[in-house]
Amino acid sequence: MTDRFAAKPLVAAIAGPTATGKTEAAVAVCEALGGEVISMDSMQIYKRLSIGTAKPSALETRGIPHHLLSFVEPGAAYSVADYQRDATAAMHSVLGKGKLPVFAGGTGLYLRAISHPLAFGAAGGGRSEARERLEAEAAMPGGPARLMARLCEVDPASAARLHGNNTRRVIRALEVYALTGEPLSARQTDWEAEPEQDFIIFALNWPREALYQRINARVDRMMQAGLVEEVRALLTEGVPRDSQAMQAIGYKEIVAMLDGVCTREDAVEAIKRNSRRYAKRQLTWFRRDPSARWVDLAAYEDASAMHEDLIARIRGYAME
RNA sequence: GGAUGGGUUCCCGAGUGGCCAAAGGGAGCAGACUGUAAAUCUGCCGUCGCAGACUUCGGUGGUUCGAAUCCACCCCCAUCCA
Repeated sequence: MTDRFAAKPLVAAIAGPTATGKTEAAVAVCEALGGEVISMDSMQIYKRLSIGTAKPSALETRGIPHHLLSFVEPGAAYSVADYQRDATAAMHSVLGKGKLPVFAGGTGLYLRAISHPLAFGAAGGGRSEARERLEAEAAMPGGPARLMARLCEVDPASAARLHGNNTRRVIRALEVYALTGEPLSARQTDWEAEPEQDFIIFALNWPREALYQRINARVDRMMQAGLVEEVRALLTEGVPRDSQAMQAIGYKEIVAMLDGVCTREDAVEAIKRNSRRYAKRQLTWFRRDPSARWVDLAAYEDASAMHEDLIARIRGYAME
């Protein structure tokens, strides 16, 4: 029994790479412990992006309330800071009902934004005029190098951390400076901040080969379920090709196919490959979090055995 | 049986006497990540390693100071002729 935790409300998070079974596990945990799911997924936030994002269906949610799913228009922008605000509100609402918030999803930065209270400053998200200007500049020959040179003067700390080729980040750093008159690095000091809740974080994982097989199989299922039609409908309703939602894996590749840039077969292969790479990046992200409790799914008889174990571990943790 | 074009590192594919462990791409592995994060970016990628060394380019033998690259024979593949 530690006093340090006694005063803090318990919050669970089920993370891990794509296609591991997080959604199912979260529902099972909620059913057993009286919880509600808060999605931690940067693409399931969008309305009408269902098949390609593997958004849980009404059947799969089994009556458990799910927050932060399908509430943003596909053409709209959404940022980590938005997520932090919305997720924090959802978490407090669930806690207010005396229930257990169960975060579920694979977006590492989103988890970080709530499990460590990153303080996003006043430099607004979305498209600023400053950003437009910087992007135009980056598109010119030698532009990226010039932007980097300017960042060196204005914010040497950020310049040192950023690779010159990572133009998007260089632009963001310059944008923050332009908007606030303060270097981005000055506010990036809260990476290790302590949350007001007590988080128990699980990272689900399969052996690499099994993971890749699951990913490949899931992509095939998405195609059968009508992913192409879903994407076509989004384009028809006027969702811009360069919107955030259309950058999602499974969408950008189908758009290319519909534009005649590649064949259907090529598109499917690209979706599988990009999903595999994405899963690797997710693994890298969660490996860096020392508080993550890894769950090797190959070690269990079946999914429900794993669910029982998660439930038991959360119960045990709450008892400490 | 004859003619021609080919067999290159996990895959595709460049290379045609030294600057080649061998372009480029793919796949894979590892990492970064603070308001686009399913995004963006970086490194590795024959073996051992610090330098450097060692083994590779269908097989065997040759020419040469030196060959993946030239010659001979053999094996396999593709297309065409019979």
